[in-house]
Amino acid sequence: MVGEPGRNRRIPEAIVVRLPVYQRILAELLRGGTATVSSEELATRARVNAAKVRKDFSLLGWFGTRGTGYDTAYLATQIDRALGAARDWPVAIVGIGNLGRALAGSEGFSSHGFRVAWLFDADPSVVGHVVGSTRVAHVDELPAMLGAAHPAIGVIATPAVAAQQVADLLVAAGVPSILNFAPRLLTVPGEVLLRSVDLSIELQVMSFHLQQADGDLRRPAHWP
Amino acid sequence: MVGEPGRNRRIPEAIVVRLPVYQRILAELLRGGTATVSSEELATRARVNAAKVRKDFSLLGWFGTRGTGYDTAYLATQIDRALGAARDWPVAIVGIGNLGRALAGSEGFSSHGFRVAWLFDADPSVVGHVVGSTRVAHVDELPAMLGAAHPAIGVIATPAVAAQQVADLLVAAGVPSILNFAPRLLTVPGEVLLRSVDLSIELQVMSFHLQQADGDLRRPAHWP
DNA sequence: TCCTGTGAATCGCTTCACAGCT
DNA sequence: AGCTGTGAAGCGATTCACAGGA
Repeated sequence: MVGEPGRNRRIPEAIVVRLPVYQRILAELLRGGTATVSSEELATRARVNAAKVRKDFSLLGWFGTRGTGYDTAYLATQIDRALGAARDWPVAIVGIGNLGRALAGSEGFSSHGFRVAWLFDADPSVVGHVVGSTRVAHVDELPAMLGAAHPAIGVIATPAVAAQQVADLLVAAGVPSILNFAPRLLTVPGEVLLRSVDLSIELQVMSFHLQQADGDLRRPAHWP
Repeated sequence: MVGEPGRNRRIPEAIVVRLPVYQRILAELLRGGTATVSSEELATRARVNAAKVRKDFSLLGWFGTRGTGYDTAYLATQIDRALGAARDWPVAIVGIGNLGRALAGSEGFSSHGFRVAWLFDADPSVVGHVVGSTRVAHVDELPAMLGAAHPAIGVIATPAVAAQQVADLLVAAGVPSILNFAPRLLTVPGEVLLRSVDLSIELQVMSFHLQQADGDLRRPAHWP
C-alpha cells in the first residue's frame, strides 16, 4: 500500500464516480500532448464546478502547482492507481445472450485491467461457442470452475428470473463482487460488493421527464 | 393533466429514481395478492428508510391510511401514471451491434410503454436485417425517416467514436431525449434531455472498491 | 395500538470566497 | 497575475421523532 497523504481516509462515493470521467478527459489531453491542466479546464470538460475538481484531488492527496495547474500525466497515473486500472481483474460473465456478448466484447472490459476469463450460460445451444477467445461453459460447471480460481468480479447478464440463483452460485464460489444487469433486486451477504445497472430504470426516468415536459410545454403536432 | 395535490411541485430526481424500484416491488406484491402495504414493508424490500418512503409518496400527493398502510393497487397506478408507463413512447435505436440488439429485445423496453419503432446502423451488412419485428435502416436514412415522425427517445448504442455525430443527427431530427450508452461525454442543446449509462464507469467503481477492500482486509490465497 | 404525515435535526456534498504559493 | 488548497456557508436529501388519525 502506498503512502500518499489522504490515502487512509474514506473516499466519498460521489468522488469515486467522477474519477473515471476525469480519467477519460486526461487520456484525451495526453493524446493531444497537454502537459498541465487547470482545475477550470478539467471542470469545463467534465461539466462540473472547478472547486469540486480541486477538492476531489485534494481529498485524495494529489496536488497541483499554484499558478500552473496539475501535471496531466501524474494525475492520470494517480487515478489509474486509485481505480485499480494497473491491476488484473479476472471477470466471469453469466448469461451469454446479446447483453452478455456486448459486455464480453466491450472496450470498457478490455481496457482498465478487466479480463474476461469465464463465460457461462444455461442454454445448451450456446455452451461450447467461443466468444472473443473464451469458450462458453454450462452454468452447472460454474461451482467447479470458479471454486478453485477466484474471479474478482461476477457479471450477471441473465434474464431476471435466473438472477438471484446465479448470484447465489457466485457468492458460494467466493466471488467478492457482483455487477448485476438483470432487472431484479438481489440479496447477497454484506461482505459481497453488489452494484446494479438497470436499463429499465434509466428509460423510466427518461419517460418521467418527457411526460413532465409534455405537460408543461407545447405538445408536438404529431406523436406517432 | 390530473389534479392530484402536489402535482405541480418540482419533483427531486432522487425520488424519480426510486419510483421504478417501488413499482417493481408493488407489481410483485400485487401478483401475490397483497391489498395493502406499510411503508416499513416497502422500505425493507427497497432497502431504504421507511420515513423516506412516506416522504416520497407524501411529496407526490399520494396518501395512505393511518394504522393500515397504502393501497397496493392505487400506489401502483399512481407510479405508472407518474412515470408515463400508460403512454406510448416510440423509440429509435442507433447502433445494432450486440448492445443494440440486447436493448431492442429487452423487457425493459417492451414493458412500460416503450416501443422500438426504428433501428439504424452504419454497417451495410446489418442494414436490411429484421430485429424483433423492425427492419434495420441505414443511418443515412435517419434524417428522412425521423424528420416527419417523432420518436420520443433516441438510444445511442454505437461505438464511442460515432456517438456525437449520431447525437447531432438525432437532435437535428427533433428527437427530444437521448439515452446514450457510448462511453463518450456528449454535447446537446439545453432543451434536449440527455442521460448516459456508462458500463466502464460501473466497472471501474467496482474495481476501486475491490482495491480498497484488498488493501484493508485479507488477500485471497490465489488470485489468478 | 398501529402506522401515516411531517416539522425539525442532521448529514454529506457542493459551492463560495479568499488566503497563500509560484 | 494566475491558480491551487481549504475553511465556511449553502443546499438538498435523509433520518429522527412524534403528533394525530383510523
